[in-house]
Amino acid sequence: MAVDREQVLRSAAALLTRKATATMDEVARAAGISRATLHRHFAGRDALVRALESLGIAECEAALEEARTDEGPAAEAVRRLVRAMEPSAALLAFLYTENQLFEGEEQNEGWARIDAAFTELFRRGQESGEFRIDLTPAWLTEALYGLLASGAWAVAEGRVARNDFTHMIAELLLGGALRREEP
Amino acid sequence: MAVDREQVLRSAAALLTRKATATMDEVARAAGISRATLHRHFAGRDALVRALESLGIAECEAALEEARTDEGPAAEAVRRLVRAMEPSAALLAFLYTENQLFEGEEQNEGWARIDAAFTELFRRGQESGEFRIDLTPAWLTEALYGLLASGAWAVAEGRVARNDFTHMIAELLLGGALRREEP
DNA sequence: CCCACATGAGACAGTCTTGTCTCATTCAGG
DNA sequence: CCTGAATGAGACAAGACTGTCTCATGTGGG
Repeated sequence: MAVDREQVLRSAAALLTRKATATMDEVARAAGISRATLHRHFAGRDALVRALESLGIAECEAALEEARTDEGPAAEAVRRLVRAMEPSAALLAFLYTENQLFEGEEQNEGWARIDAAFTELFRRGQESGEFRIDLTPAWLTEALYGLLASGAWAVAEGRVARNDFTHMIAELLLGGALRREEP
Repeated sequence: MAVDREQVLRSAAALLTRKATATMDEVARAAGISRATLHRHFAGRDALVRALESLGIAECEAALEEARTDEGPAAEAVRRLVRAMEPSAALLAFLYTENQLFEGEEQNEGWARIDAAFTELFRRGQESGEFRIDLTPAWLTEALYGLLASGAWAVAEGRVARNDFTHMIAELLLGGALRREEP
């Protein structure tokens, strides 16, 4: 009887990732509930997107926690981080493009904390000598978001195998396309 | 008097990149013309997007031509390609996300040719031993689109300097974040 | 100078989406 | 079994956007 708010958000995220302009009615159907019930739980489309944003922020923070990005070699930390974020990639892909629409409005402060943590990880890698210094931490953070989104879409459309997701993203971000010289 | 169709498409691309849901009225105002005139030149929103898609395809093909991707080392070809695509990055960023909406509809065949050329470039790099083989050409192609879009947004929001655009994208795609051992 | 043509401004109906409301139904717990 | 709360279905008005139309303007070419 009682609607599972979490499950509604999950299916909404899955749908909106595929079709960002889906109507409230489509979101409701995707969640297997009526539009009226959807409105009872989320005051409107804005509230729904805000709730998805909160969910995304919470998952990112959980991933940061789980990956322990301040421990060990930065490269390994990045790999752990990508692996921890994989389940959230589709949601982040939606939020990443949705954020482009928030023209003037200030964005949720949660993102600032997450961006700071990402940036700090890349900065730490540069300081330790692991990472090159000609690519700014801000750009590496941006690229991580972009690659996660690209990866989520590529998987959704069958262009990349789901099992390769973590490897493709982490290794491209870390090592790039060029072949390494054998040591 | 006569409206410059090209200039209208340019300003539409610039606006839609920032705000993908802009109305026909906003697009018209951004181009400095009335909504009626915009409708006289593009039958509707669909036609406008199609025209933008054609423009994007034409620019990609021009960039491929200019970069001569079948000549010289693959890595250098990728650098030339990114440099040639830089002016189109914002438009591509819009089309990249817009394509996510074309659920069922078949996509323009032009993209297939462009994807094929990109993929062939990465495949050539793998064959020559320049590129690693654990990242598939399809994923590298996807990542190139994603990084171009991320770069365009990062520049638009001031998180990356416009002058660094080409370097940031090409070098991340090729070399990744890890520092190379000195030879 | 004059005319044809492109444009701007605005009106208009049609459609889609939203947000709210009502009412009947169903389900769980007492 | 009974009651209350949550849900589904549907109606409804309001608003936004679209696509089309008309009419006045003014501008460039003949």
